[in-house]
Formats: sequence, structure tokens, C-alpha cells
Amino acid sequence: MDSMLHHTSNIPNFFKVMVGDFQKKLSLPKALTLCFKPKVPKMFTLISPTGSSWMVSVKRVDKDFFLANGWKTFAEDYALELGEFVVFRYKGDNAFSVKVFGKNACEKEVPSTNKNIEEVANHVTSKYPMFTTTVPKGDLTWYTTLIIPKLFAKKYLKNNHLGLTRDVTLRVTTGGTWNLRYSVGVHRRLIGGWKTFVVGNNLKARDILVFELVDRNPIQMNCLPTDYIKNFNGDVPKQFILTSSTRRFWEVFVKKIDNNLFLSEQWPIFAKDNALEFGDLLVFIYNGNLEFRVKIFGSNACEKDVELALKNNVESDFYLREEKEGNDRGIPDKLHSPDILKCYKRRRTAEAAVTDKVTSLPNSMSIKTERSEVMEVGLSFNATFQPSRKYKIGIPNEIVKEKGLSVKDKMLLLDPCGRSWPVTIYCWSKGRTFLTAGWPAFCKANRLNTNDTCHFQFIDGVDNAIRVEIFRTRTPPPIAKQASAGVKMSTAIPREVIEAPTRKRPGEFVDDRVIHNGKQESLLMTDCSNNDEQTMSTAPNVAVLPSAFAKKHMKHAPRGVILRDSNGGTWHAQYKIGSHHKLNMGWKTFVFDNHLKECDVCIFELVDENLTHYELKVTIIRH
DNA sequence: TCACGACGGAGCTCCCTCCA
DNA sequence: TGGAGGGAGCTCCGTCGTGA
Repeated sequence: MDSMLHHTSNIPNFFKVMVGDFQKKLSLPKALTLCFKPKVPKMFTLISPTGSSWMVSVKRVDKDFFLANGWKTFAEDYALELGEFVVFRYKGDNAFSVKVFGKNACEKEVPSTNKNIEEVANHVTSKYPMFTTTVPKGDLTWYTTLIIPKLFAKKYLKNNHLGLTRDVTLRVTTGGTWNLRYSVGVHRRLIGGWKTFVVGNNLKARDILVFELVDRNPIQMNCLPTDYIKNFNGDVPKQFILTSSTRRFWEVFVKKIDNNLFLSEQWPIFAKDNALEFGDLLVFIYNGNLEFRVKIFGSNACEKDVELALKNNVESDFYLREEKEGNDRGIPDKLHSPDILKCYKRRRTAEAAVTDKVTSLPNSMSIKTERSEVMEVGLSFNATFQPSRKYKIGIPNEIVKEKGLSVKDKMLLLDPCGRSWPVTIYCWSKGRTFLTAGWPAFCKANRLNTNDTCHFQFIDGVDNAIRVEIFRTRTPPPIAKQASAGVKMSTAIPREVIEAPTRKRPGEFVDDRVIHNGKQESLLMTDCSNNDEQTMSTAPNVAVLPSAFAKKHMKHAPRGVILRDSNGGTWHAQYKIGSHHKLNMGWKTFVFDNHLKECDVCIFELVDENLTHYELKVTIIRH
């Protein structure tokens, strides 16, 4: 353990100039590898300033170490060129933050912007019919027409007979109006000035465009260009409107504290008027026009009766007004790229005040969503991912019947990062039901691998949404004898309680400050009041927890346990209380997959709990 | 230069077969 | 009987060629 802590504090920052075959591999400085003695990690995580991350394996050739698998992807994503250099700064947990500098010595544009924008664009919703397209890569000189998706055209642009042409007014949300023609041939296209539009808006290859069909006769469309989506991603307005299910609204202001954004000032009034309580769940749905519709779910997972709540609280006359018809509130029509923000709050300390002064917003609108930790108790089913299920995945018939899926055609999947993915429900004539269109994107974005298990959980009180928990299976490397053998370990518990890192990740929205008053629940598996070192004995199949810790922090059993390693891998185990407090049913897999050996040390941090499971972050310090 | 058609590949739907 | 595997064929879209 000492060596690990030593590493964390003494790993040197370094930079590498891109020379030689840098696109395939990158040698690591000897001074760096010496710091990791006796064992250089097999995997590093590279994290860009925007939070994008790459897993890169470390390969040893003779006495030298290289970044190998995964580095190529990083190099391609960053479009690294000869002579550019990369600065690596160690962040702990085998992760480096990286900054890339071009040959002009200036920091290089952050990569994967398009990927991020695409994700945002994919989740844009609107009251108007809409479609998304990408400017093709390569030579744009031939890009004189825009093909409109056939299904969209069929559904929303009637009179699609061959040879038809109609005028189209295309309004760009960042300014400018363009007159084009809609032509129906083999393809449905925008012609008659599309190239002028491309040039006039300085469109580049792989730019993402979102189109809203505002009117059909004559055809009027809005276009949300890449820059606009990007701006919305980073430029959050100073004021939002929150509306409740009772059609009342509150104007709340956005405040920046450090690098986080908060709803402030009028937020306490909203909280008070809606009788927010510890344990409530808030879902923010962006309606456009700077307005969020807020759904409030109580700790019983049902939508809260706000009218009832209002009776018990003093309403604010100043900020609470009846909503006017016609949506005429003088709010500038600034945002057209709506997005759904889901704010899942976490049960923390009972004394946390929900009427705290602020509530956190997604960081720079990057929609930072905490892992969906709603306390749902709805129906669920499991499915194991296989390559053959890349395009469809079956839903058990009893689930289909119970949830009435046969009459639905769309659902939302909520991934572990809190992102939502629209998927199509397809029912075959033979009575089988699958998730189809949208599922491939979900798989790709969540990097599902063969044998990864998806736990689909229907959320009570939220229609058309399924939360998906992913339990990853690692392909075990060739089995080393000592790794596969039963091991006995002792787990030394550090004397101090270290606060767990906030688990914010790209695409996550942490709202714990509102409900939990900024406190971190994460504890090392030790009793805070007891400075004595504790040990935890384990067998291959069972891990016995220190009873003092378990009695204080893990009182409820039986309950599922999610073990999460520093790389984000998860394992499922079962927590039981008998003669001891112990983990089994899955602990063995964890031991096996992580090649735990005798005298290896595991630090357990209780980072979360809810009605169904505890979540333990496990840091492994190898002997 | 622009409008439109052709082509090929990727993705999706549907169905058959196997197996528990 | 229902779930899973896998393949055939269709659809859609990106790309490029051609002619006005």
C-alpha cells in the first residue's frame, strides 16, 4: 500500500514529442516506469481536458515500456502529427490527464468534439418533427444537395410524388435565412442553394446538423448547426424557468461556483413550494425556451402530489405565478436544442437540507448525470450481450405482457451514465419482442462486449423508460496459477478516512449537493471512530467484512453489492449477515478476474447504497 | 455548377432452425 | 413453448458519375 501511495504522490509529469512510429506506440520515460516499481501497471487511462478518456495498455519490450493498444485510437482521435507533443500529468489510479500541443505550441483543439456533439444531437428533442444529419467527410464540392431521410420525408412532408418540388425556407438558429427547394426523386433532397448554404455557414466535414420542421406548407425548417449545439454545450443561460406538473413556474438563476453550475437564488423557493424532501427524485425535461419541466418523484418512486405539497407549505407569490397561456413570458427564444436532463438524486445523510441554497447543474451543460440511482422497484430482466445481438435484443414475453410493450413502439434506455437512448420496440408476428433501432447505438456508446450482462429495470412512475445497469465481464487472460488459486488475504485499513472522489464523469449530472448538503458518504471500510488498523479475512468464495464497519454502515441484508474497480469494471456480489458480515456469490469472480493474490490489499469504499444494493469501490494494492 | 440517377455497402427486418 | 443463433433479403443512405 505504501508503494501505491508513494506512486500517487511522486509520479512525475512528463511530455513526449511525436516522432518515429508514434501513431502505433509511444515509449514511456524510464524515470516514470521506475516510479512504478516493482510493477508497472498494465493499463493506463488517458483523460482529455473535456473528460474524454482512453484506456491504453502498457506493453513491455525488453527493458522499455510502451503505450500500445488504445494509443492508436488516442492518436487518431487527436489527429496527432509529427512534431506535436503531449503532456501527461498523473492523477492517480493509473490515470493521466493529457494535453496535446500542436506545432504552433498552442494547445490543440480538444478531440472527439463531434462524438460529443453527436451524442448531444442524438438526444435533442423538440416539439417539431426533426432529423439529424452529418456533413460528409472528404471533398465538399459535390455536396450540392442534402438528402432528407426517407422515413422523415414520408411521414412529415406529404405529397411525395415524383417530380415534385417545393420552396423551403431554412432558418439557422444562429442567424440567417436561406431559400431552397425540396425535390422528390429517388431521394428526397434539399436543392437549389444547398451548397451556398454550406459555404455561407462555413460547414465542415462531419459537422452535425439538426433540422426541425417548423411548418409544412410552405415548408419552413430550423437548422441547429454544430457550433450552436457546441455553444449550448458550454454556454448555459443565466436563467431558467422550472415548471411543475401543476402548470406553475419558477424563474431560477444559474450561478457558477468553481467549475460547477448551480441553480441558485430562487431554487430554495422552488424546493420549498414543492415540499422537496430528502429522498425525492427530480427529472428535468427541457422544453425549449429556457424552460425545464420538473417531475418530482417521492421516495416511494411515485410522482409526488405537488398540489398536496403546496397546501403544506407557504408559497412564494413573487416567484410563483400562474402560467400564462401562449407561453408569453418574454423569455428570449435562445435555445432550440432541447435536451433531457435527468437529475437522479441519491440518498445520503438524513440531515441534508433539500432547500439548500443551490442545486448543481450539469457541468457546462455537458449534462453530467449521476449514475441513475433512483430507487426503483419495477420489473426487470437480464440479457447477456453477444455479437449476434448487436442489432436486436429480446424482451421476455412476460415482461412484454406485464408492461404492455406490444402496443408501444418506442422506449428510452437510461444507461449507467444517465444518458437516454431512444430505442424501437419491434414485435414479431410470432409473438417475440425485441429492442431494435437505437439498440446498436446504445451498445456502441456503452462499449458492450461479449458476455457483458445488461440488467434492464423498469422505473416505476416513469413511463417508457428502462434503466440499464451493465455488468461487464472481462476476458480473463491466460490463467496464472497463483491467480486462479484460492487465496487468503488480509486487508489493511488505512487510519484515516479518505473522501472518495466525486464520481462525476463526462455525461454525468451530479445533484448530490442539493439533497445531500455536499457531504460525501464514501468511507473506507473502517470505523471512523476507530483508528486501529482492521483486517478483513477472505476466502476464495467469501469475504468477511469488519463487523464494526458493517454494523455501522451496512446494516441491511441480504442485499446486492456492486463492486467497482478503479477502471470502472463492475462485479455483482451478495451481502449477507450470519455469524459474520460477508460477501459471497460473485466475490470469487472478483478475486479471479482481478488476479488477487495472497497479501494483496483491497481498500473498500462504500460509495453508495439504496434499497436494492450497496456499491463498494475497491482499490487494489498489490503486494 | 447543379440536379438527378445509379450503385454498393451497411443496417434492419423477418424467418427458419436449434435447443433447453 | 419460448429463447437464442444465424442467415437471407430488403431498405436506406452515402458516394460518385453523368448530363443539362
